[in-house]
Amino acid sequence: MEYTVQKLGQMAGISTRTLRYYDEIGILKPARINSSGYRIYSQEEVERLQQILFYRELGVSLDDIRDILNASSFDGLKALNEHREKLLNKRRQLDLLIINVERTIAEKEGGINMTDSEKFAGFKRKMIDDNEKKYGKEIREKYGAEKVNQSNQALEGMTQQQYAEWERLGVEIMVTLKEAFATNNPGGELAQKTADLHRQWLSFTWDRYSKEAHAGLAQMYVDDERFTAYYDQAQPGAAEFLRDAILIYTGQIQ
Amino acid sequence: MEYTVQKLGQMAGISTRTLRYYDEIGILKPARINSSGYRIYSQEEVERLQQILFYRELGVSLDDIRDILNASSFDGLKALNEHREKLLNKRRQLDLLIINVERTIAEKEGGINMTDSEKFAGFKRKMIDDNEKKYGKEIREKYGAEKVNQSNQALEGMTQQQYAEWERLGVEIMVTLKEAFATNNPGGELAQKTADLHRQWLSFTWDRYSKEAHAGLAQMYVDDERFTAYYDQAQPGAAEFLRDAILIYTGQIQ
DNA sequence: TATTGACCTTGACGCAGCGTAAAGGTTTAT
DNA sequence: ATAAACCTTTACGCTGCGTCAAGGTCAATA
Repeated sequence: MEYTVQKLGQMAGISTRTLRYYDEIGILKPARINSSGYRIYSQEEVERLQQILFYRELGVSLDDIRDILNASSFDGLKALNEHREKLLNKRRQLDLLIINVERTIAEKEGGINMTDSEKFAGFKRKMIDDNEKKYGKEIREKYGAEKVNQSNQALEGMTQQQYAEWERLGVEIMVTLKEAFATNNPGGELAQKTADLHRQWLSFTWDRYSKEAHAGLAQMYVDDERFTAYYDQAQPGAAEFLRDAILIYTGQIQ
Repeated sequence: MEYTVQKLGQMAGISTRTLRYYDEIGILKPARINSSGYRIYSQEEVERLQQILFYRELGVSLDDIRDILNASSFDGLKALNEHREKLLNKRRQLDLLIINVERTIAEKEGGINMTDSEKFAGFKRKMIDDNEKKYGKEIREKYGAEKVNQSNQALEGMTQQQYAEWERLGVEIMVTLKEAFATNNPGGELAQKTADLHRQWLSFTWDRYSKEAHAGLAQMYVDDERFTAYYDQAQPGAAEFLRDAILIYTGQIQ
């Protein structure tokens, strides 16, 4: 079976311009040129094109694709698995972006609330009060009143931007936690990244970070069912998983 | 507090070139120009820059960012929603790709079965026979024996790769059709994408594409209940919807 | 005071990966 | 014969800057 530019383009879902460009940069040359100067592709080129498009989807540059395809001795399966990993990463990124955009939309739709600094301050205060009601007493008992006050003060002192960033981090933790949980390996890369995000998140309200306090908080996430419930939103068992990840992260266990 | 390009750039973690570019395209103009022609930024611009970088992180184009920041919050909302749509599209694409990669991996891992060309050939032949039994007579009457033979020959000539791709496209059409149907707008973006996928799918077996033949086939999908039943798998009424989308796509109706 | 060296300016070219004409030739169906 | 669908090359345009080039300005130092 032989194909002209358009046929091949239609099959592959790309423009003829793209095919001409690929010819031009030498990444996909037609099998032959017919007497009228038309580009004629055959089976071999179809398969090469499929490979090209496959890598292109992954965001690999055409230059790199050429290298990959020319370095003929590549183990197909291994390469495929690596690509799958990359794709999953990309999707994680995308999910984060979508969540952020949706949150921004929600904020805007919420009206002037979020951009009105007074109302914003009010919103923060409400959150602090809620926190106080929910966890205040026990946390004060466990961590001392000073630390809690510090946290609340930090919240109050945040600009809207900082607050948004803080909240965004919280969402990112949930998303990453969910993915990390699926790996079932609290010492793994994703889980450790989650723990690191969690540290970042804490740093917004903690005056000073210490591994011990971090580990202690993680344990509390498991001991206190309200915290457990919060993190188990990601997946049942996620709070425990997060604790383990943090214990490893802080070097409490190896 | 006032800042020159370099100071502001350092604060925000961007290059001075970027700041000059933002000035050039009018997305972030300095508060004033001093007597030597230096750009001087003040607090207001710092905040605007933070906003810009925030949206940029989300992957919004600078043009759209300008709209978001300049226009009333309503227009900004619209832009954000559009951006969200784009992201969702991207994710749909990604998901399809991941499925494909996983299928490819599974096939490769599944061993020789799927790559056994004889079995594959037998499978294709069976499909052609089935097609023949199901639709052969009437299609021959309507479209002429030649076209049908051509189609069958094309099928026979496909490599396993092509066939897999062809099948994949078929699945993608069903998925997209279902989504498009929900919009209830055959002229909409998703429906038109479905029609385009359908064109791609046809191109695998059609020697030559023409809008008229495409439109004719679409009409047949509605006229022939066996085809209708097939596409109505997606949703009852989907065949009709697909016909309308294709009629618009081919310019038969506007 | 003259000279560095770190700033600042505008202008212009380059990059990837094509889209989109423009201006023309070819093939096929009717 | 004509139209419609194809094909060709050439060439400019788009984003979001990076990267010279060719200068002017400012503060510190020799």
